[in-house]
Amino acid sequence: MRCLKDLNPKQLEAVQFFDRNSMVFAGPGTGKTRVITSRIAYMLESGKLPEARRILAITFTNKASNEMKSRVAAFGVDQKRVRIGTFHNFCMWVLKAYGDKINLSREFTFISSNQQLHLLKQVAKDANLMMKPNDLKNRISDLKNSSVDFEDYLNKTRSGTQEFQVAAADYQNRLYAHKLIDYDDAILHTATIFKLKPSILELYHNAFPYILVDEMQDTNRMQLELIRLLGGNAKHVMAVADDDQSIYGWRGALPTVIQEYIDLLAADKIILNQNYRSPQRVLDVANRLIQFNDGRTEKELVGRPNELGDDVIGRWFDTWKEEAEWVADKIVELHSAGMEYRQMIILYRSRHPSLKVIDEKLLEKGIPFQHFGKNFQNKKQLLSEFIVASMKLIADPNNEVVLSALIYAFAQRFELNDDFDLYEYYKKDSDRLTLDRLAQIHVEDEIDDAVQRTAEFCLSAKDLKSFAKLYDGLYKALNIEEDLAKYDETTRHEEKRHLDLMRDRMSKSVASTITDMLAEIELQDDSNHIDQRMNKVGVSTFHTAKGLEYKAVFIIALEDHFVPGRNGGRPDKEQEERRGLYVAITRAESKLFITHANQRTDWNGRIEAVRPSRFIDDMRKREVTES
DNA sequence: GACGACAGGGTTTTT
DNA sequence: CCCTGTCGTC
Repeated sequence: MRCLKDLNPKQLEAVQFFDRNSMVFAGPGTGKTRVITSRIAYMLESGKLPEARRILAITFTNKASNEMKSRVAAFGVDQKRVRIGTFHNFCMWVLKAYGDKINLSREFTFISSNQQLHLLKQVAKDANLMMKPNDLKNRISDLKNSSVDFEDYLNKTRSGTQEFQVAAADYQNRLYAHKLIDYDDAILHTATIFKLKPSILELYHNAFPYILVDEMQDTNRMQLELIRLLGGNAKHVMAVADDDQSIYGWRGALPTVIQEYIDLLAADKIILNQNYRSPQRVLDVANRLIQFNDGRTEKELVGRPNELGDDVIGRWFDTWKEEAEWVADKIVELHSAGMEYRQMIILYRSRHPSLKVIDEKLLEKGIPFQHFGKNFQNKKQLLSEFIVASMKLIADPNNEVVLSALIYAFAQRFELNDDFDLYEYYKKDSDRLTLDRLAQIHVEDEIDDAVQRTAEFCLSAKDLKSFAKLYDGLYKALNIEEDLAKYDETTRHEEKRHLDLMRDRMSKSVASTITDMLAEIELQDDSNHIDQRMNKVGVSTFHTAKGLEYKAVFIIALEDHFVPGRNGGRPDKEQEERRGLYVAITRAESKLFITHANQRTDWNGRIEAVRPSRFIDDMRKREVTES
């Protein structure tokens, strides 16, 4: 069969395993996406999938979901017979269909993180809770992520103070009253429906007899419960995971979830350790490092035969400046030898002031580079947020939470003092603030003007049929162009790209209502998408580089309190830190460079003596050439 | 309650 | 450095 061609024995086993639920342990570069797509193709070609049934493939990130979609398409698979999506995308779909069973409005949309913070601020204030909005948000999210359904979550909130319980309940009530859900609710509500209404779950069992889960190590307890429910008794769930690449423990994705999956679903283990990405010398370093972790599933990575590769180079410097200088020189050297800038990446554990020197040296040597992740401005997405919030108001003009979030966004945009309550200011002595009222305010300044014009547009836009026209209208009414002009070049470019992408998605959406379209759009945020067309050296954290691969990888600042990070000294955290470094190492397709310095500047710019990372000893063997 | 002086502490990020 | 939070003073 065509779809089984070129698979190694272990991959073949994974593709054709149907006796029980399974957990495929896929080390880095072992072709896990290949296995998933081949399995999908195999189920269709072999007729294993009954007519009129579909395969459900769930990923955690949009990036992984898009990747899987295009790989499956490249295989020539009939797209109609497989549903590929993120956890949230799948749950949204279920909730749009059956949310009414738990009294969730069909009209729900997702609360944005700005809106959420704003709401939590109010909620905390009303409950007399002395907690920062962000802490409250994380606390609620942690509790949800470790819960198996909504009742379980409510029970867990009882561990908090009286004030916390009040705030948490109030938060949930206000979301409910304003047809909003947060990201965690999407999963929790779905699991709750499946538990309360077994007949609905049954429909999904029928529709999707086979289930695939990607990157299970990034999954938390709440998501595991959803998978367990969807799997039912069919024993046809296959999850793919790498416990050694589990680096998101702080948001509930602990390696223990993998073991829980195996226990709960009585899953068989299949191990993929044939690596197709890195030379053996790189793999040796990775293997040696990771074996110091406890409780892992052993999967010593084996490279392609006869591809020992170059020595892994370890270089230790006196100062952070020499380190950066050396890295930059090496990049120049590789580039003159024909390696493209885009094939190289510099990796570090966390942002730290002393890493500025990397930028300086790269600039000095005329090397184009690109930072990955959100290290630019936090203003990002503020502009698109206006558009989304305004559209929600067009669809639901009486939604006060959305309205207050929009006003709050205006306050942010015009950099008003945090103490000044713009919402109260507009509300004045009336009971509640409405769009009508805002449309009639007496215009005294720039802010009034912007708010008034937006309100006016929202009220008049009901008849606009096309999403793109709505977008264009808001773009004008909100004066987006003017705001863009205020930004510096990089931010403007980023914002514009984000806005254009949003417009594009809106115009392509086949949703029948604004709210449905928005729910879709809000799940497709790829503002941190890396533009590979730009031929630039990457500069990234270990985390952001996960899943990517580069010809040359530079791992810098390998010092204690850096790798492992400041809190990583604790034994439990140390293992996750080690996995982070393992992820970094296994990005290398050809050359790997590891560096540290003896001196680095601290937050005050003062020179500080630093110690080499304890992990260097773990990796050290003849493969690391020292000097 | 408003303001300035001081101390303390700063990860990783998706949906 | 830069953003918090706290404490003292007016």
